[in-house]
Amino acid sequence: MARPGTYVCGIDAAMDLIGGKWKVLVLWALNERTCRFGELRRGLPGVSEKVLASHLRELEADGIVHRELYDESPPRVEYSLTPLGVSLNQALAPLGAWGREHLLGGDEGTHHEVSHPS
Amino acid sequence: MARPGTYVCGIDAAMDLIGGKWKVLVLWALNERTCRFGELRRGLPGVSEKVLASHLRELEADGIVHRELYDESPPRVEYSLTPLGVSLNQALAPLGAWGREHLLGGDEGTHHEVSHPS
DNA sequence: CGGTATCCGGCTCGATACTG
DNA sequence: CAGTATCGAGCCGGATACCG
Repeated sequence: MARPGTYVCGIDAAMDLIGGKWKVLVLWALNERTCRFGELRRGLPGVSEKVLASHLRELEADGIVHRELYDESPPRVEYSLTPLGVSLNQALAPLGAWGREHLLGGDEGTHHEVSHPS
Repeated sequence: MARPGTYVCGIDAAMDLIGGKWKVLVLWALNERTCRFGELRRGLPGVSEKVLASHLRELEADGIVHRELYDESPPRVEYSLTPLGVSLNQALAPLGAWGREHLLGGDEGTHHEVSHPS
């Protein structure tokens, strides 16, 4: 999470927000569409409920994701990116492209597109 | 470190390379100039020798930094970025800009410039 | 100077069980 | 369904001591 005043440059500040083991994957999933808790969980094989919940709470506290509670029965919660989250994803795009090109061999992940509203 | 085959997109692959607590700071320092071990250590307040050494070894194994050993007395080692490391730093630049803008308040870290060969 | 070896503490992460 | 509570394991990172 964000710890104002402890950073020496913007990069490590940003790294702190997305440093959780599953956070970039959450951002990645949410970039495509709004998701409910269970969808997110199923989309992230191996994550536990506790860790996913805590990551979501941190991302929410940092203003990256929006949590919409529908007080129905059965209860329903939907997670989506805030405008800040969208901009973060855009800032992450070059890093993702770099990773695909240099680490994944060039085209294994190309089905994913972050939104570029330029 | 890199673990081929375990990633779902380029971003988490890249995150794995730079996920160490001090790695982006090492990249940041090395982006400006070649450094010796001691310089790096002094430039990263709080890092221990062991952790810095292990980070450097991982970054070297991943092809991000180059280690040049001068077999003199006293022994001397110089670390620098490989071309891949330079390209990684460039891919990190937008994230750094995002962090400065949204997390540091806009201009606290502007004394640092990653190379933008545009 | 530039490391490596060893030990250890804390925090992150995960499994399970339980609640509204 | 969408969490919270509790417990425990493992890994990351730090201090110290030692070596070429």
